[in-house]
Amino acid sequence: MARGKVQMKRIENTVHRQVTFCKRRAGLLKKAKELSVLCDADVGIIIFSTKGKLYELATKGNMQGLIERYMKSTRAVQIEDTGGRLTLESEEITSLKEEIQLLQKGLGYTFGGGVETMSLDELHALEKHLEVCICHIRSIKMQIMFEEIEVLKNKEGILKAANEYLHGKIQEQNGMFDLPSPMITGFPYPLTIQNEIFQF
Amino acid sequence: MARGKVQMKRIENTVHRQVTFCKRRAGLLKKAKELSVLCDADVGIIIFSTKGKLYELATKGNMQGLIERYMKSTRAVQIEDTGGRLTLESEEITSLKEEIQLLQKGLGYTFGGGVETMSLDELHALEKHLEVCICHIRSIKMQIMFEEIEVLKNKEGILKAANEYLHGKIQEQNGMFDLPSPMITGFPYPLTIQNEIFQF
DNA sequence: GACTACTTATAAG
DNA sequence: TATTATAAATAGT
Repeated sequence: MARGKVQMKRIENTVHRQVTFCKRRAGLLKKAKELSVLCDADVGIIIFSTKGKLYELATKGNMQGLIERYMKSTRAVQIEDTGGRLTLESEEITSLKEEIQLLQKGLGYTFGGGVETMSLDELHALEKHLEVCICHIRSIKMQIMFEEIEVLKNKEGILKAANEYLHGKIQEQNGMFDLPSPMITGFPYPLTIQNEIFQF
Repeated sequence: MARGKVQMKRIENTVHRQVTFCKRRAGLLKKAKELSVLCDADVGIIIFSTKGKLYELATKGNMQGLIERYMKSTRAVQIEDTGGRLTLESEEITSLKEEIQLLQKGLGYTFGGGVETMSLDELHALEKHLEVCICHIRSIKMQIMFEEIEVLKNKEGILKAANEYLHGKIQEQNGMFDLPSPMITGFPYPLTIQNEIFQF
């Protein structure tokens, strides 16, 4: 910020980097204190240097309290996001990953250029694109689930038929005690159906 | 810092304080990012506004990870009560949410060219709202379909059991032709199971 | 650390 | 919001 614009990338010279780290760290902490005082905000900063040394600031109370408050706040937001219904976290992860995939696809595929330079029209197009992506993924998922339902319905039908057949056979055989009838040997149908059933 | 030196005390005018909070908050986060990039540091910032609204930044990875690192570094008591897996998952969730925030920010940023009647905030809020709606609807649909699958799976199990029972009975009765055995009358089980089946 | 010459942040309009 | 005059931060010394 002085005597030459600085490139926003890692400073390779170690000494230079360390000096800048000291200066800017001090500046950052000062700014944080000012923000806290001027605007009555609770600010916490945690800094780990390249070597892993810790620097911290908590403008009100201690860092532990701030972190606890943060945890509570974050959890509250999570619960709010799911509309009050507690969802399994793994479900939430899947959902979030999908969302990211969609956004990244939309950002990467449709517009190679930076998002910063996008016009309203371009953003509009991107929005449409995202919608299409959502629909696509959703339809694929739906299709998979419909297929599973179909398979299960088929299974149900086959089992019901087998059940009916077997039931009939029992009644038939039961009747043989009263009215002797031609000998029935082998039970091809049930076995056939059984095979069908167990192939699933 | 401009047009008059600022007194380092709480700004009493609410509007003025809020404006300053927004500006300085943005400035602080920018500075933090710069520090992180230039000096290869890991920086985390947590800000609670007067009203308790949370603003956060974690320059590398996620806040959860940074907090855990902080805990370790300060040799504070590790929070174990959430269990290993759950902790991992909530870490992942936080990370993913941050990613989404970034992507959404990318989408939202260049909307500044005061177009139409809606402001950026309004559009952003609308976007969030629509997303929440979509998620909500999707989860409800999924839940219904999962339930249907469960019901069908149950049906399958019951039918299979009935089938097996009937098959056993047939073989039993079939055996009676070779080895006369006590009379079997009534077939309570199949009927009972049938009733169960048809209640669906 | 202290010293500038610059850039950056931002208070006020 | 966008602008602008000015205070602050800071890169190089």
